[in-house]
Amino acid sequence: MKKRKSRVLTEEKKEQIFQVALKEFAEKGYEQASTNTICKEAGVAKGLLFHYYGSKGGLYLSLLDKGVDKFMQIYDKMLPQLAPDILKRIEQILELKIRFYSEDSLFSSLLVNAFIDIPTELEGEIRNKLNRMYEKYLPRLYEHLDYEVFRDGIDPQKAIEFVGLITDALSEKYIKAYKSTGDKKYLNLESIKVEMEIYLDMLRKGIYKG
Amino acid sequence: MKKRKSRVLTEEKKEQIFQVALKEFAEKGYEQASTNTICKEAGVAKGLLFHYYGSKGGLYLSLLDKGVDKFMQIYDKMLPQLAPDILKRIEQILELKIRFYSEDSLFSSLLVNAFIDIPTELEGEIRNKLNRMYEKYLPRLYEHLDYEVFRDGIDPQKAIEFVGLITDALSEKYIKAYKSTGDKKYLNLESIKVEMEIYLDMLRKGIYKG
Amino acid sequence: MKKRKSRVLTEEKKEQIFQVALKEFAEKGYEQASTNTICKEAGVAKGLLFHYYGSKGGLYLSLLDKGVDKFMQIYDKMLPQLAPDILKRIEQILELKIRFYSEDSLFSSLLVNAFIDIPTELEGEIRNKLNRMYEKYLPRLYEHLDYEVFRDGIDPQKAIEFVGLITDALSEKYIKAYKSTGDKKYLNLESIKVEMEIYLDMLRKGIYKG
Amino acid sequence: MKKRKSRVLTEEKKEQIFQVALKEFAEKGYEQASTNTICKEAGVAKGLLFHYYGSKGGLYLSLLDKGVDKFMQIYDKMLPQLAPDILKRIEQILELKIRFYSEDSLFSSLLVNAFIDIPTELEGEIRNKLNRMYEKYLPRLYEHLDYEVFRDGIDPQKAIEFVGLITDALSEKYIKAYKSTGDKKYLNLESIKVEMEIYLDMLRKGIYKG
DNA sequence: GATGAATGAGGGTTCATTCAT
DNA sequence: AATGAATGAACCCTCATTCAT
Repeated sequence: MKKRKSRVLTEEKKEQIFQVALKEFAEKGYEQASTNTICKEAGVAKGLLFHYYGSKGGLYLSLLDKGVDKFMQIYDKMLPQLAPDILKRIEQILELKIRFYSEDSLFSSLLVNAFIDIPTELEGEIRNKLNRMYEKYLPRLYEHLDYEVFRDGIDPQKAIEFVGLITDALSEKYIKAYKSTGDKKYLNLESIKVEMEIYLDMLRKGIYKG
Repeated sequence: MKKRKSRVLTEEKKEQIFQVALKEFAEKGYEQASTNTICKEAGVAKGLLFHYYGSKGGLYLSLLDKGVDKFMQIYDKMLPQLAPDILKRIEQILELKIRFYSEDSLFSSLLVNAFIDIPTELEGEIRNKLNRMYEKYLPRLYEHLDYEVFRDGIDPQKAIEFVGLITDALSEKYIKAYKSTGDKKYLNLESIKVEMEIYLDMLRKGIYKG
Repeated sequence: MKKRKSRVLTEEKKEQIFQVALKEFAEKGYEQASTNTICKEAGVAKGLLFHYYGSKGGLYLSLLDKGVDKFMQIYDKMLPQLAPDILKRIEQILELKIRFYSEDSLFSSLLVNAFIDIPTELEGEIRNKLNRMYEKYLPRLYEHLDYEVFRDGIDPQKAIEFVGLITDALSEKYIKAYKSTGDKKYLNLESIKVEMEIYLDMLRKGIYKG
Repeated sequence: MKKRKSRVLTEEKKEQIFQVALKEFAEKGYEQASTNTICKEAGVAKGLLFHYYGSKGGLYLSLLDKGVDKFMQIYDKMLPQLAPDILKRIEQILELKIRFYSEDSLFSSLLVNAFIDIPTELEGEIRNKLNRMYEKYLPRLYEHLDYEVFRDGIDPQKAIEFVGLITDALSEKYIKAYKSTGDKKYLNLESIKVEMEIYLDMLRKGIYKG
């Protein structure tokens, strides 16, 4: 009886640390985040964090794992719905990224930061984790496409890389705009898609005369 | 004679701090950089850094100023040569960015990081500096373009934004690739331009049939 | 048993910091006191002071609180014994001040200095603390006085202010004399009261009836 | 010609340091004052301060000397006008102190602080200086008094000490009030004298004949 | 499992002073 | 006379981590 109740409380505390840490790391980045602050805000003793997660780095990696899982879940759900048309699909992928950010902005920030501002001591492990994710994720995003639609002289592989590049750029543009202004309108899927549609239209038909 | 020599030594120390700091800030970012380390590596007493630059932030802003200058120099040299053709011009801009990075990678990193990882305390001043630069730089990069070339139904403004987006994305892609592998081939202008040419060609004519 | 012993040791360290800090602040004043010195003399790591008291200011305020308490205790003990005669009472108040200084000279110095040399950053909080003390303390020191004794034409309120002024001056005079010579004879209550008696006698004939 | 001009400039710079230092020391006290700040505000190189005054302490002692002189001047002017009546004279002395403070508030603050917050390293020299001043100043303030006015049973010496004490207390009270509120009304001689007159009236009937 | 006391290196910054010029 | 470069100790404070309980 006692044990059961204690277990639950125990799990709660671990989870509490986890949630607070997620916020802290996502907002401040790895180095700037403070285990001190995390413990204080989680209402938990300093020792407990290290008891559960071993070290600051361990805690960070745990968060990263969870973040990758979350992303994968969204991704897996979307995978079967992917359209064969490349330009249609690119919209879907953009939507995937924006949705991840708007639904789980903390985890999304965490993953983005993990790429940009890699803590030197954890560099190896982090790159490993993220690369494994991308190896699984990237190729499938661009498979089963309908190559028939491309004009003659277009290398489909290159075309795919190109649209991938554009998606990355656009999602990053909006996320940066949101981060630097704090204005949530930049996360509004509809307006983003409108802009994307304009761009894709140019790409579809070309921008030059004749 | 003696006086001259001493002056030189003096200037050397200030410059020494500057150079070491540039490396430190470019590699670690603002917060993670250590004035301690800088002084130690510059072979200089702790006080001297603050004698010259007032504070960590002051030193950082000095570096930023210099970086902006360097960028402007490259930019000013390229300005008169800009082609009226949008797609030609986009190549030139890409070249500008890559050249800046390969010639002055430390300053380039510094400027890029200054946007991404803005130290809260300096946010105002930094944004000011960089915005002033971009206000002067951005509009002129895209002026005097030949609008006649665009197909009917294409909004030239949007087209310009689009190619701007693509340039940013491509330059960032190569810089990231260089940073994470350390392989200088990613800074090779020719190979970059080859890829760019492929992309721009798709954009020029469109990727879809008829 | 072990647990008990450790707890005690723990409490001892906190108390040790407290005592050493009291001495340091009382002797040197807030700004001049050094947390470094305190830790060294208390035989304690630098971090521990901040673990317990948060900051130099926090430590100082803790000391102030304790000082106010100590003063209040002495004051509360004396309150019921206060004589209705104003000149008798003034002697008692003088005694109160001198006794506080001789029994707890460090705390007494601390409180006096807290008024004279207020550290700007803590000004608000300190004034608050001390004012709350004085609001409770001052009015009651001068209540329930026998106004019948005053001569015609004497404003009792002014008379009270006057004797208050004299008490302050006299207690300060002796404390200064002690501080600058280090001779404890200046804290001898009897000799102080003798001088006070002479002064009050002069005053008595001035403010009392016939 | 050149020499003359240079001399003047030279003296100007020394004086400039002096004036700025006076303000700095009077406002912040010895320890808290910064030679750095003084030089910066005086528009003078760091070396020059030390060239002229040897050390921070030397500069401080120079200021103190000048302050003592200033006080002496006021005092010497007033000396011949001192009234033989003790209570009349006490008003004059109070006026002396207040006038010094209102005319030369910086020097006045300097002298007051020099007593209260003596920098340990200079303790001996300062005490020496100030004591020499007081030895010359105090006895003459209370000489040639008319002892005939005192009631029988009043020790004139004690009476004089008493009124001296009261003067000190009252002037200190107003200066403190001014310092903590910044309200110049506390330096208004007339209102101070009004309060003093009330007090002295009480005292007069106590110590004077019939 | 959970606590929080304890550590000490390192953070950025200010300081009075010296000295070559 | 006048400069300001240069020093390095000291300042308050934060940090991730350990460990006895």
